[in-house]
Amino acid sequence: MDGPVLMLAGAGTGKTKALTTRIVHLLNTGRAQPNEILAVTFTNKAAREMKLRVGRLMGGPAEGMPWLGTFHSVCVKLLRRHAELVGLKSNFTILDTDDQLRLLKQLVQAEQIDDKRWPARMLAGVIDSWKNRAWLPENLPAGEGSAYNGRGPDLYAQYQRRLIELNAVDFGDLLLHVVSIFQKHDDILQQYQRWFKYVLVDEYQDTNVAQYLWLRLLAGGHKNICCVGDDDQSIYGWRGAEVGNILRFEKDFPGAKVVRLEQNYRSTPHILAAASGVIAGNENRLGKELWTEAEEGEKVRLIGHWDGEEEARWVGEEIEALQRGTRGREPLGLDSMAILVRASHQMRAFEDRFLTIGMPYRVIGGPRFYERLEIRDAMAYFRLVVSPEDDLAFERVVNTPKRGLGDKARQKMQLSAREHFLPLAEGSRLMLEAKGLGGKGAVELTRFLDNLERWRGLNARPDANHVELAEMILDESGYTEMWQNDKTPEAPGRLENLKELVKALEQFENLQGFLEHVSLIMDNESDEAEEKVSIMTLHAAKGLEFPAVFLPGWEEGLFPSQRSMDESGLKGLEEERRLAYVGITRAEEVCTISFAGNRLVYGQWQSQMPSRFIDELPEAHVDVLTPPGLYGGNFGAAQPNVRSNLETAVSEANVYNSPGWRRMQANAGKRGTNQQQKNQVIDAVAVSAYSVDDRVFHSKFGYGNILAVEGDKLEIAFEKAGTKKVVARFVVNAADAGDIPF
DNA sequence: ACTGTTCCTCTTTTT
DNA sequence: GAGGAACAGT
Repeated sequence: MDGPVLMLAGAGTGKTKALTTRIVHLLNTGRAQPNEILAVTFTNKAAREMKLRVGRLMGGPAEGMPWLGTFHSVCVKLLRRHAELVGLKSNFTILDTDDQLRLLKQLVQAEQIDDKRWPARMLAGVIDSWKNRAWLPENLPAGEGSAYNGRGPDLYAQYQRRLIELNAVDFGDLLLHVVSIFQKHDDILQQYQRWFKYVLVDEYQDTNVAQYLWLRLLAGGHKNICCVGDDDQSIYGWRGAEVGNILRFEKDFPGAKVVRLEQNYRSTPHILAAASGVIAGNENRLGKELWTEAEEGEKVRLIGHWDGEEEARWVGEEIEALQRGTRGREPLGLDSMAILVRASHQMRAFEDRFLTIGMPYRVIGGPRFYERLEIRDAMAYFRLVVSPEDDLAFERVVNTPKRGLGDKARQKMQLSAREHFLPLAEGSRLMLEAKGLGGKGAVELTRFLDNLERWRGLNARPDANHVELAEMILDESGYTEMWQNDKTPEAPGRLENLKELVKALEQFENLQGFLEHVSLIMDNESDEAEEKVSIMTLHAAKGLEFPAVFLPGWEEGLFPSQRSMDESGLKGLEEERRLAYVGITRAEEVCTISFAGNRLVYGQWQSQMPSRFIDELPEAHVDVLTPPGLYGGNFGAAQPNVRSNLETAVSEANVYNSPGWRRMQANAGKRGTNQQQKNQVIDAVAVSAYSVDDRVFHSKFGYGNILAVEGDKLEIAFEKAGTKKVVARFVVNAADAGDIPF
C-alpha cells in the first residue's frame, strides 16, 4: 500500500481489477478518503469503467471520487482553480484540433510563409511534440531551432501568446500549464502533495514526458504511487509516449516494488502463443511470459484473399457462421465479435459490405460527436453567447449561415478590432457605426450582433432556461433553417445531431457548465440495445476483449505501416509489432488474421504482399485455411470435387498452384515444429512457378512480362500499369487468361 | 459574394 | 476516392 509500486501487467492479466481492488482497499482500511485518491487513466472510457467497478466493489454508487479521471480532465479541474497563475481566466476555452489548426494557419499566413510547402498541420505536429516533452518556447533546446523551416520556435511563442490573448488552451497546454504552476509555486504543489495521499496510474507505458513530470511532482512527497503498465502494449510512441518512463521508474523512485502479472485470464493457449511468437521479435522488452489455465481451444486462423472486397465479404460470412454456431461452437452474439483494423480507411470496405447484407455494425472511435461540423458550429454560437470575446467562435459563425460577409467584410472587421484592441464582435460593431460596410452584409451583420446581445442578456438572467435558449439561438440565427434547406443526404442526420446536442444540454446547469465539460467528455457512445459487430482501429481496441476477433489487412506497408517504418525505423516497426500483439490478445476464443493480394489505395489498385508479421506467427498455433474460390468466395465450394471446371482452371492457375500456398498448406498439417522453424507460414523462399520473361495476366493490371523473380514475388512490367511487384499467386499465365472472365 | 469546376494532396494511430 | 484549395463564371 505505501511507497512506490510498479505493476508490469501483461494483456488480460487483470490490470484494472488490480487497480480497482487497490482503491477499494485504500478506502476500506481508512487510509484515504475518496477525494484524497488521485487515479488517472488515458481515456474517458477507462475512467468510467474504473468508477463503475470501484462502485460495485464498494457496494454502492461510486460517489465522490472526484479525482478519478483522465490526465486531461484532472488537469482541467486543477487549471480552472489556478488559471490566473499562467495568465488565463478560469473560464478558458479548450481548443480542439480544428480551432488549433485555423489559428496556426492565421499565424503562418501572417508571416508570409508558403503554407503549401510548410503546412500548418506540420507546425501543429511540431508544437505538439514539444508540448509532450514539456518544452515551453523559452526553454526549447537549441537543437530544435531548425524545426518548421527555422520558424518553429518563433511561431510557437507567438501561438502561445495568442492562446493567452484568446483565453484558450489546447490539449497539450492542459498538462503543461499545470506542470509550470507546480514548478513555480511550491506552496501550491505541497498543498496537492499532501491532499492526494495516494496516486494511481493506469496504462503507465503511454505517459509522455509532461505527464511523467506531473506525476513525479505530485507523488514527490510521500511517494505513494502505483503505476500499472505493459511495455508490450505501448502503442502511442507517435504522440509522445515514452516507454522509457517504465524503465526510469525504479531510478526515480528508489526501492520501488516491482510486481509482474503474467497469468492471463482472457485467451486460449493458442492465441497467447501466437501473440507471444510475434512479440518475441522485438528486441527492446522488459520480458514477460504470459500463461493461462484455459483450455486449448482453436488455433489462430489465417486466410488470404484476392482483394479487400472479398476479404470483407468473407469476414461477413464468417460472422454469420459464428452467429449460427459453427465448428461445434455455441452461437455467438454480434456484440462478441470485433473487426480490428490498422488504419481507419480499412473500415470502409466492411461498412459497405455490411450495409449490403444488412449486418448491424458499430464503428467505435470514428469521428466523435463533438467533432462534427454542425455540433462545432452550434457550440461556437453558444461559446459566443457565453464569452463575447471568443474570436475563434466569432469567425466560425459570422457567415454561417451565409450572411453576405465574405473575405472583404471579414478583413474590415479584423482591422477594426485590431485597431481598437477589441474582440471581433465589438470591433465589427464599431466598424458598422463608422459606416465601414454597406449593403446586405451590413444589415445582416447588424442583425447578427443584435441577436448575440439579446441572447447574452437572456443567458444572464437568473431565471434563464438554457435549453430553450439554445434552441432559440439555433433557430433565430438561421442555423437550423440552413440545414433544413440543405438537400444533401447528410442534412437530416445533422439536424438529428443538433437535437441530440440540445438534449445533452439538459444534464447541465447552464450553457457555461456545458461548455466547460463538453470538449473533454463527449464520446459518441450511445448505449444501443441492438447487438452489433464492432469495427475499430487497433488503437481503439486496447483494453477491450471479444470472444471472436478478426484482424484483416495484414499486408506489408499497411500493417506494418510504411509510414511508421519510414519515420521511426526499427522503433516504428517494433511499435507496429506491439500493435499486432495488442490485436491478437484482444481475442478470447477465436482469432482470425487475414490479408488481401490487392487493395484500393488512394483510389488506385495496388498489389499487396503479406505482412512480415504473418511469417512471425508460430505455425504450430496457426491453422491456415484453404483460400476460398476466387469467385464464390465460399469456403465449402472450394473443395476440389465441387469446383466447376472454370474455377479449377482459375484457382489452380493462380492460387493453389502457387508455391506459397503449397507451402502454407503443407506446413498447416505439421505439428510441433521447433522454434527455428516457427515462421514461414507464407513462404518467400520457395521457387516460383514462373520465370523471367514469362508473359502473365493480372486481373487489375492486365498483361505484362516478368522482369525478375524473387521467391514468390514477381517484378512485372505491365503494359498499361507500369512496373510492379506482385505475389505470384495473383497472376495467371497469359496463355490461360483467355478463359477467365475478368 | 457565392457556386461550381478542376486539380491537388493525401491517410496511421488520439487525449 | 475524398476533401481542400485555386480558379472561373454568375
